[in-house]
Amino acid sequence: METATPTNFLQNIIRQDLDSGRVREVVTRFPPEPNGYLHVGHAKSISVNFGLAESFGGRCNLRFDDTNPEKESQEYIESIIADIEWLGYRWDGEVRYASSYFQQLYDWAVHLVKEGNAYVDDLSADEARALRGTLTEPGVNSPHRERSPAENLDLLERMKSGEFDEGSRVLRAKIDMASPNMNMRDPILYRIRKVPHHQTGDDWVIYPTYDFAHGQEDAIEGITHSICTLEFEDHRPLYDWFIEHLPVPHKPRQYEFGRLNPSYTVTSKRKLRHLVESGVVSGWDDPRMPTLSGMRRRGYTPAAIRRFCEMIGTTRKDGVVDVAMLEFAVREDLNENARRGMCVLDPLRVVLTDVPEDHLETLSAPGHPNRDDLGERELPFTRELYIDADDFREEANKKYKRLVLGKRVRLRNAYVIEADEVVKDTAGNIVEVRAHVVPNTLGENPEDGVKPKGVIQWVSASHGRTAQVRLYDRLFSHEAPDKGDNDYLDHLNPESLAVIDNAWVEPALAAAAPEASFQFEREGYFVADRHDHSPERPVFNKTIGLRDSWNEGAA
RNA sequence: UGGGGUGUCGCCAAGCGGCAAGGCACCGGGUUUUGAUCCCGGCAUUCGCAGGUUCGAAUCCUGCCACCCCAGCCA
Repeated sequence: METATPTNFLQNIIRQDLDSGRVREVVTRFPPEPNGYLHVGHAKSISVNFGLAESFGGRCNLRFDDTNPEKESQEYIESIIADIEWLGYRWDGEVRYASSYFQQLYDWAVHLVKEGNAYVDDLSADEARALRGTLTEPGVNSPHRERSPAENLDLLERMKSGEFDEGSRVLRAKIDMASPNMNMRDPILYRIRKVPHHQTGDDWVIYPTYDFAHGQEDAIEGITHSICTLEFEDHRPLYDWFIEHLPVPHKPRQYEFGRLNPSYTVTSKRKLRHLVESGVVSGWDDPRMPTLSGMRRRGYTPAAIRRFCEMIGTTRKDGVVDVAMLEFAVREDLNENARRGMCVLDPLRVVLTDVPEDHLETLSAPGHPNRDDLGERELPFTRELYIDADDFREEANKKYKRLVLGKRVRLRNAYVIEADEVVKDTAGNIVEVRAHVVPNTLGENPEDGVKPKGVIQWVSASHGRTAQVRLYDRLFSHEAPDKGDNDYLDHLNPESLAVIDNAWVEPALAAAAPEASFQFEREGYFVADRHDHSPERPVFNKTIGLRDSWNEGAA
């Protein structure tokens, strides 16, 4: 029997709306402001909005909420579009812009003015703040609150025509300065900003605020369920007030869900920007960043991110989600779909003394242990090989299942070998292991019955390729780097990046396409860097390690 | 000290008056040419706390407590 997929509160609401006939179809929207790069938190919102539309056979729009030209740019628009496409979602129709509704929004502002529901205020920002009251004290009416509709209309038109300076006047809704909800204390609808807009150029010098724009944008587009995060909950009465007082073509409703806060990271735009600008990371797409472009470069897959968003559910509760869940989703997808390969991160030379100098044997290994469709790869087997320095010890207890002097180990996809001798430099460091091949052990156990205890990866010293491997770890060493009194910069993990320039990989890996993911057996999942990798100079980023139940301390 | 929210296992999360799903993490055991995967088993007598209603409550009522959001001409 199938495990019943639990429904979340939004699905329940939509189901009811559909059943009751309140709406005929579901129309949602993902409305980013183009003022930064998308991060894992946006992935949740994208998943919720696109996912809901998809599961109910509806539509989801992509709309840039570009009402504040000062912070926005075309660069962000492009990165956001690329990220959403990468995640695999497809929006309905063309990309939309709040800015293309500016005239309609202005007409509606005029409507409010004519109805006596909005007025032009001459107060400065400081003066307005002083009269707004506090959380516990009511505000005081502006002295300009009772201007006539005619006077307000005249003033509004002059604001629009550019007659007034920035900050000298605003248009406000006439609601209630004593409301316990701060958003209802005569909120600002328009402010003067004499800066060019990335979409409308110099057409406008007044711009609508989020509150005056968002609900009406939803109304214009026929959005049925306008889904946002919890901090907008207090704005809903205002959202509804505009819909009530304006001749809008449609009445959308707003619903809120709890933001996603993964552990061991920060998602505030300001903090992410600081990490980039201060050089803590290499850019917005640094593999340690929680941005979609960062996760992409890290090797996280769209499927894994989508799966993660489904796993954590959608509720009205704010909480911290253990990144281990994201990492699980990544491993789950990669384990299933990534080809296998062998990579030696810390090379230790092994000379097989019974193999001739010019011996070259081409072994074959499966691309994936249980997926024939992923093909095979060729492994050159030669007299000199590299194994990982961690996989050899002169002596060890029985828990150590790798190569030990005088003992045997299986070379993955190849023969069993037995270590005979250790070569050290003058400082006493092990520089080479001399061993011999146990006969007839390709795909077979040793005929003498002495089975190797473990299996290790290896690469031909003469036919393998060197590669740069970047080992990434969590950027922060604290579960909640910016919670409470924490200064997130105090919790940066100093070991979040280690670069290995002389790793050895099997030849097939050098030919990998950029962004191809692999499991380097016994090491973890790695991705060919989308920018720096080339067959001539292989570069791999560590996506995530394998789950590891080996307790090193015990050995 | 105003208003709006949220409190179910370490984390996420079902549950909507009939006697606590599931996932992550963790801990055992089995299989294994990856100490991976896979498989099997364990993991809340209890649902923020205290009362009350009821044959019966995590689910209803009352009162507390904790945490989050709101005083941008940001979104």
